[in-house]
Amino acid sequence: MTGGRCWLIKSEAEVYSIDDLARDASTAWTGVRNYEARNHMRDEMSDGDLVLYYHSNASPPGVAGLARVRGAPYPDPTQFDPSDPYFDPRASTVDPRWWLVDIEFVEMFPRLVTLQELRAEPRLRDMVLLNRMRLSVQPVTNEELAVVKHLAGVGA
DNA sequence: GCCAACGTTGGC
DNA sequence: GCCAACGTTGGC
Repeated sequence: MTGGRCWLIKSEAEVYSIDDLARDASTAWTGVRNYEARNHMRDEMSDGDLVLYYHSNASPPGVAGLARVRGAPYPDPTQFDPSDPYFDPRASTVDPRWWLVDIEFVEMFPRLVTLQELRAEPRLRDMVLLNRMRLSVQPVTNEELAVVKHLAGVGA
């Protein structure tokens, strides 16, 4: 059975798109350096939680498909690697600062659900995506997930 | 490429 | 602990 909560994660399509995730089957969601996003991953995500996969900085931006949290949160290894762009000298293995989860590919939507469509849908008016900028890991309600899937033409 | 929004840093 | 400067996100 799947976990209880739903999420949305943003990825720049040119950096790591849902096609990349489909190819890799799953990936460690490294490089998140925002405390609120980290807290969601570290404290609230559970194995099996469904995740909307959003392409930011794309033309047009929108939700491209569905993914899933796999396993439990663990420290982001890139924070400990001095040669990595996400290296954080303030972090230590005994006191990790940044946490992540593994994200597993579920499905590509038959069509992109654009930001414009999301904005136009009254049932999505409270979606975090539409009310908060710059949060790359954010909660989504079960109803919002269902509405987005419906817009994508995916059966519930 | 522009630039508004806004999270983070660091001086005080 | 305030807040100005700075850097980044992300739509357009």
